[in-house]
Amino acid sequence: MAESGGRSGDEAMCPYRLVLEHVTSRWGVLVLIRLLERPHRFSELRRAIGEVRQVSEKMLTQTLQTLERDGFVHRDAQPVIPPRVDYSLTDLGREAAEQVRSLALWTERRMGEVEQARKAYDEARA
Amino acid sequence: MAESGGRSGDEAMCPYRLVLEHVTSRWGVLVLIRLLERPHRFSELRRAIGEVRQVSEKMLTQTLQTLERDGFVHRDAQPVIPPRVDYSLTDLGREAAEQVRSLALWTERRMGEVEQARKAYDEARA
DNA sequence: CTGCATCCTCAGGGATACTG
DNA sequence: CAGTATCCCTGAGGATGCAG
Repeated sequence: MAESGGRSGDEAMCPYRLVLEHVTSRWGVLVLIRLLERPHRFSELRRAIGEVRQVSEKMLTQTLQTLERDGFVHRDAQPVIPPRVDYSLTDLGREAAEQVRSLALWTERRMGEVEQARKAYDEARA
Repeated sequence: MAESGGRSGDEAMCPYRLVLEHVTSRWGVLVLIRLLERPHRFSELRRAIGEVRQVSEKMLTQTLQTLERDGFVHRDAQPVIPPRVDYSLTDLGREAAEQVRSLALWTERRMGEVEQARKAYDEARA
């Protein structure tokens, strides 16, 4: 969201818009798409996302917590040493993730048209 | 997008993710949904969005410019005084907007489950 | 390994004033 | 009315260090 998982300054708007911002946030999108594929451990998820765009440990934690709190992500912490935590999608999360992924795929498919539009736009002012 | 229409610091990632962030950005979402309904003039759009969450003139301009450059929004500036500018969706923009709206509506429908999940989450640590 | 806490930077974005 | 230009501040988010 304009924000990722932050919970600040969120009081002055309709509640569902907040959830939407969590889901469509920079890191939220990537997390949901990755988890749609299969469950991931924390650092596994971090590496997987890193292929696209590096995410800090802090932001990943924050994003996962927000998505967990909203009921999209299930967190399974095993009490072993060293710690092992697996993240997966809930049914609700899967529904959200599928829509997000479909939007992402659509965008990818349409990149040609977007780049063409940009070229036209940029040339029209030179 | 964590960002709205800004074009800064955008170089270090795959291009389609940028477009996705434009579309799912705080103001991008609201603009697209409003324009899906019908074309709007600038300040008309600003008022319409203001019902949900106040947007500054600057951010609305920036968002519209980004969406226009990406080929989602069509800008029709009439050379009259006082100026009159109408914004509408292109075919590409309509496709994007429909997906965004459907995600927004889904979120709205699921708010009950989200709030329930939050309650459970919050209670589990008190 | 998985987190939480702290500090710090920088850019997203609001407020204001000015132009055509 | 529809922008453009400036200034300024908050907070998203990275870096680092520590704990379980």
